[in-house]
Amino acid sequence: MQKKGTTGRKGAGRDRLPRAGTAGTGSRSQATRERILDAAERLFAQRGFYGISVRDITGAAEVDVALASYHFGNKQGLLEAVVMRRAEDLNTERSARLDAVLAAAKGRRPPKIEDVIDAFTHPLLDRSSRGSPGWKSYFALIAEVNNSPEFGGVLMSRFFDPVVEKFIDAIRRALPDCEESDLYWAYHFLSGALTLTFAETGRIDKLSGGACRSSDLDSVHERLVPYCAAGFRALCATKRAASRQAGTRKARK
Amino acid sequence: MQKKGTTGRKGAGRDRLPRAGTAGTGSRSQATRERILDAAERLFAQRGFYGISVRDITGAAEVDVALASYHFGNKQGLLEAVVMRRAEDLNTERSARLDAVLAAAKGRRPPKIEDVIDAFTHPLLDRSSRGSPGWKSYFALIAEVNNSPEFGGVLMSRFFDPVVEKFIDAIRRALPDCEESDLYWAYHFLSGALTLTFAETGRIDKLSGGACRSSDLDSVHERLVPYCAAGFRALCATKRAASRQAGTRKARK
DNA sequence: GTCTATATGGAGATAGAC
DNA sequence: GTCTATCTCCATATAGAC
Repeated sequence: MQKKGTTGRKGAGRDRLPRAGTAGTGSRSQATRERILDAAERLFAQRGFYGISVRDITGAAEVDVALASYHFGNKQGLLEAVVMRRAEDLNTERSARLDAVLAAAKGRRPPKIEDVIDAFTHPLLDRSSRGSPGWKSYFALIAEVNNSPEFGGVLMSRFFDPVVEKFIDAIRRALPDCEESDLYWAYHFLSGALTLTFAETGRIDKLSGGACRSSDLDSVHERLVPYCAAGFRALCATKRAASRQAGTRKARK
Repeated sequence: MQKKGTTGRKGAGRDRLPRAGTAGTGSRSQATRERILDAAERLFAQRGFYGISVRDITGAAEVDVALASYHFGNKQGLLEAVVMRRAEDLNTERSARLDAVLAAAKGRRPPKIEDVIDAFTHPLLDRSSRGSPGWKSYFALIAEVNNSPEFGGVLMSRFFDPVVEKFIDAIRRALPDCEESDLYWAYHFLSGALTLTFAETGRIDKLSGGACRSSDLDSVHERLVPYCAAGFRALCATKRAASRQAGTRKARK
């Protein structure tokens, strides 16, 4: 896809001799890893896991093909490393924000749903709008992974579900009477809306004739939060009423 | 991926001599096309466009490799044919249901948002739950296409946007004061939730510890409609109030 | 840690016989 | 319309030199 550059990286690395120790300890090695991860993130996001070869990635990263196997084992290991890298950062901030929301509402009253949702989604907004450009690729990739029958059920769960559980638990406190299945389905709808939105596929731009721009994430986030908050409330309110009726009916039988 | 069967199809076709005329006229030819489309739908849904070879597809369809090129030109032409085939059926029913909802509310009053959303989503529910099994593959594939930066903006628009415009127009009548950008964003959130849900990736099953089953589409549809209806109302109500304030402020300047 | 070289297999597409 | 045979190129992965 791209010829190796003649930027003298080979020479530039010569000041650093290989030392004894485990793989991936040296700073040169770390830099190589990051270059491969950056390229993989961008290219996987564009055409998916199977649409990109390891050679495409190492070519774009301007490192040798064999280094992908050396650092990540195989192609799937590379994908997982790409997903994991930023998931950790994301989970850390999501978790901290959820704690803050719960702490602010401490004991006295349930947290506001909008605040809980914001704690979960704002870290994405910050990073996509104002973080390094790799984040945009990352979110496009996550949307594909989330919607993939092959990877959706496994990779997403592995890297995101612990904090998702924490999020759902916070919603549970905000809507104490909500049924479990309603909570989870409402989360699922949020997940679909969120990943598609941050993927910025450009479809909405075309459909709306320019009234909406995928890239204007601040104004879409302003809408996503109340949309989903209202959805959560509607589901739980409806269900609560319905289940009370059902309970009454059942008791009578 | 699979060996060619020895089912005697070659002999069975011999009663039908090739006639003069355009390609794909004969019933044998039609059957071959359908077999290829069925296999492509199923396999593309499983591993995406690049994860499956034309040979995988024709092997599963038990037809010769070269027939894919003959009938569909190339691999991308095959993908487009897969998407188009069921899109037409879907669009027809969506359109008819939207007409019915609008007719029922004729002139006197705006249609109910829930009814409009149901007109748009119920055809998916019917087909996935009670249609031929190919529909489940189809919806999984659509979810991947919708979330793909490469195909999302083009294929989805091409095959679905005309009826989506009609849907949005019906919502516009239900919420006459809603701003255009709110309408389109709200649709986009619905689209993300809808495609992920009907993709049945299994993630929610694992996350919810069995409380939700991806495959139980009737009960998820019961929730999707009120969730999205509430989201539409919340967006438009909020925005209407905000824009009135803004208008006042602006007028004062 | 990095690179060269290569093993082994599969990819998409088409020309031309039937 | 269908099938055989083949062209040309690229895939992942690894062994072993440096």
